[in-house]
Amino acid sequence: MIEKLKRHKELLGYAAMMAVLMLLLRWLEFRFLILEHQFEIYVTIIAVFFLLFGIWLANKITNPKEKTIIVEKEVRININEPFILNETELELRKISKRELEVLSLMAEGLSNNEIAERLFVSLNTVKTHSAKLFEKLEVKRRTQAIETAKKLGLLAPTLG
Amino acid sequence: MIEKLKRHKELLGYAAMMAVLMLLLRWLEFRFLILEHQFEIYVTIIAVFFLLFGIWLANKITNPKEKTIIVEKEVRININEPFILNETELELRKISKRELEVLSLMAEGLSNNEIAERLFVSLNTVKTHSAKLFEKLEVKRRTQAIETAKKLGLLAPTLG
DNA sequence: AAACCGCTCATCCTTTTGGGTGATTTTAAA
DNA sequence: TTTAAAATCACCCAAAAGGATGAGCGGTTT
Repeated sequence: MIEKLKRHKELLGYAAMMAVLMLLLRWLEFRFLILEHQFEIYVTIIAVFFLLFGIWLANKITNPKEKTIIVEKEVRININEPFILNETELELRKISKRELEVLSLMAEGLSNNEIAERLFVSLNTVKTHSAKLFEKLEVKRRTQAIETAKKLGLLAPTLG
Repeated sequence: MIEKLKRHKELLGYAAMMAVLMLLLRWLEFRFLILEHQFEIYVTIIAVFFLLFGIWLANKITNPKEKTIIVEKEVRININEPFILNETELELRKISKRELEVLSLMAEGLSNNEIAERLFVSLNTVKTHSAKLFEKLEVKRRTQAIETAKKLGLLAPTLG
């Protein structure tokens, strides 16, 4: 709202400026046709005017750049409540279903080989998935991945 | 980097444009001094040029407008009773303090080497401890050890 | 003193895990 | 339809983890 008014104000300002300019030019044309530096002045005015107009136009056109600020909000949760998967975090880190599947089997303590057998894929595939997971979770080892994942709410906590 | 190149490209473009304009104007001045619409053309060219220049200038000058998006990130907090170590299980499995120490560092995702540094012992020592732990917990891998330990109440559960 | 235990460390060897890269295929979205 | 992302697999190499075994040291218990 205020933004719009400001822009309108600017616009009106420029319009008024233009009107004044026109009058000024007419006046120059008919009154002092043979003024010594008339041409230079005229050109300068035009230049300055369009320069300002260009600046204004650019400001109008430019799309504002977005900056995201993540604010952590504490939420108290009872242990006994069922685990709720944090899908926001999943999307944020672009973790696929398959990767999450591997992650969860990892957390159960399975080796890559066992995971491969469980999912009917090759060992190499499991490795690829785990490598991507480590990148996305910003960790170096599977144990860290499990820790981090639980903290982020991607895996259910292990309760005795 | 790409941004900078783009800007440079633009800059060079404008420079070239200006040079062409100068030549054009000279040409107009000396060759067709009495051309019918010379003045209007000249002014138009000046106007267009400064309009573009203004746009370019504005883009250069304007500090990027930041639009802040606040994303609330839920952080799970456990208000339940603090973790109670299951000492019975500890005694039953004859797990020593040192072993438990290693186990807990393991659960934090540390490598054997990092654990060794943390405890001021050699890598081999850590390996020995972990090997004994695996025996006592009846597991094969550290990930399983962590899982089992949490289930037995030897380690605090990881809560988001 | 002998036996035992926890802690320490070593060596040798194998398996597992992880990093990097590249390729193909399937699937989903624009 | 073109593009983009996911999922699949391979190969190579390096680092970490694990298994097996032996051994020394400082305590406590008997």
